[in-house]
Amino acid sequence: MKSKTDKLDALRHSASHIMAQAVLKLFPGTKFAIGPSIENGFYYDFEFTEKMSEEALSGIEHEMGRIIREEQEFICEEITKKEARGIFGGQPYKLELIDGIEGDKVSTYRNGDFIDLCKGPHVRNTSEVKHFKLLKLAGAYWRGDEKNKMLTRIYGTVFPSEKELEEYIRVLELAKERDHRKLGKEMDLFSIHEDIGPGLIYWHPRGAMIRKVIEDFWREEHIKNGYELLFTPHIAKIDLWNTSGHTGFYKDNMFSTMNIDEMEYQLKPMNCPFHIMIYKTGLKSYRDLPLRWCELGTVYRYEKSGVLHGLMRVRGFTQDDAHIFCREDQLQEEIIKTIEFVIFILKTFGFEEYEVYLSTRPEKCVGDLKMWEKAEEALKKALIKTGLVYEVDPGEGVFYGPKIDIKIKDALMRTWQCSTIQVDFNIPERFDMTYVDNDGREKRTIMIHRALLGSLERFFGVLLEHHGGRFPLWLAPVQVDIIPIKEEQAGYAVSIMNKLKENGIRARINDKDSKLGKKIWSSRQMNVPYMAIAGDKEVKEGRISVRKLTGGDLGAMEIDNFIDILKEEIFLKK
RNA sequence: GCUGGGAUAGCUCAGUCGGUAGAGCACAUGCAUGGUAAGCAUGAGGUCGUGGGUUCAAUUCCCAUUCCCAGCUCCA
Repeated sequence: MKSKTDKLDALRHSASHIMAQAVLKLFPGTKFAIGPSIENGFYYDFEFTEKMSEEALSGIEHEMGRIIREEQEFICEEITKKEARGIFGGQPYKLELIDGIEGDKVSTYRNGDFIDLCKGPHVRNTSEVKHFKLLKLAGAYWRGDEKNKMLTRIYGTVFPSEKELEEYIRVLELAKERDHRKLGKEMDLFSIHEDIGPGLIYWHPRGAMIRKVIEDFWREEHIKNGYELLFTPHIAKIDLWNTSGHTGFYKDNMFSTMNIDEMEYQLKPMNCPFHIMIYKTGLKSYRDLPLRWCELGTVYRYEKSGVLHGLMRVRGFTQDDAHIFCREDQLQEEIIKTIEFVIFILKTFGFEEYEVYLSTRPEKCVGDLKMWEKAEEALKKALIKTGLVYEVDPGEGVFYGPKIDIKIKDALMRTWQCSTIQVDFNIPERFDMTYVDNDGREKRTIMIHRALLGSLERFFGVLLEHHGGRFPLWLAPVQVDIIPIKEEQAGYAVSIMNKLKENGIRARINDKDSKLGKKIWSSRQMNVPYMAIAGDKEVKEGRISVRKLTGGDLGAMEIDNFIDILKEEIFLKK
């Protein structure tokens, strides 16, 4: 397994060299920076002397083809830094890289007339790079730092076989097809009004229905799992945010304050301080803990204009937030329970695969080191106990504590950050949160912040793309479209609809179009899971003809029989 | 925020090398009364993102601005 990915990496890395070689040939004077292999391909960053456009890509591809046909060998050479500086004299980015390398030798790879500073490995010969394609052009900062110069990045991909390349391009097209912004419009689920406020979501009736089903399920399961529900305001005086530390460490992400009665108020970017206020309304005994308080809390965060993206990255969103207040001896168990709860919820929504990350203390943070270590240790232990495979993401924690992030893998194997579990020793300190222990002394409360779905907006977007708009029956906003063939069956259609509604099924009559074929087509366009078709024959027999979006014609059946099928499928949440 | 591209009817898009614009779908009306993936006809719809400039004349050219898209950086 490992060697296979290494081989693919070498192939992609080699392709990036060939691309750089082609670019330098076609555009002399271009400075080249770095060109690694990445998850689905490779890129190379350049500083061009003139403006580049995507039209240039096919020319570069052509030149690459020529290099490949020349069957140039990749040759590794160890040279001294001094020699390297000579070779890359006109290449400032390479010189900077050489300076950053330890020791006084560097390795280079040469093929044909092209040489690059590179630790390899590569394939043996350019002819091995057969099935490649350049994909797009984009800006990228030198060394990924926004203070640095912006370079031009060319993305490409290469696979060992034509079949795999085609498959990858097919997945890219599929992803475009099921883009949640496209489906959201087509299925009339939500909208964003750029002129009225970018990054703010309007849920239409069908989208709102899905959200309602998600929320109902979420609340029910939380209550079952020992949580209690909260509702808190959307604004608070700035003092609260000074205490929590947000004005210091989260300022860039907050909307500006508003002045009310000479006082500064702040729109909330997080829910935690509000939950803490509730905690502090009374003395808590060690017997009260753990307290598990959850809220579908809407928060507003300022996001830079360029990062907004449909439902995935917005400025106003509802977190499925909860805070668990507990004693130190309860911490481990609570984290484990939370992890298990996350997995259960995600599985129910059809997500079976995850990537788990443990993010540790960032540079900008509050609290002392010991507390951070304690918190990181607690998360790590819990992960080990649950047996989940995880990776450490150093420095990626939140300013008040480390976290476990669970990223969902969707149907197209893309990952999405949704769930997060954060241990926090710091904010309880800042708010002086305590409980009275069994020895009568006050002890510091520990807090876990967690969101399972992350934000309802993002989760909905992921869910939409994961299912490609074909929601499982329990989530579908309209579960059954009733299609009368002629106007004479209108009354019968209404009676069927009422019967379904009485049984808690979301049914609608589709009689807008004139032809049966068109009605079926339009129901399919909206991804309605079931159609119940009624014509003369069905009315006479007191039945309906059932058609399934994913299963074709199921034939005629009694309405009660149909209801049983629907109820079973809804119950199973499949 | 940065780099590049873009903004034309409700949606998807075409177009005018400067003389105020068009298609398909959707919508409305009429015809058709249809049996399992798009019936036919007619009609209504746009100060061509916003503000300024050049010009006899700007949707088109120039500048600014807002927003969108692909990335970068950042993130639920």
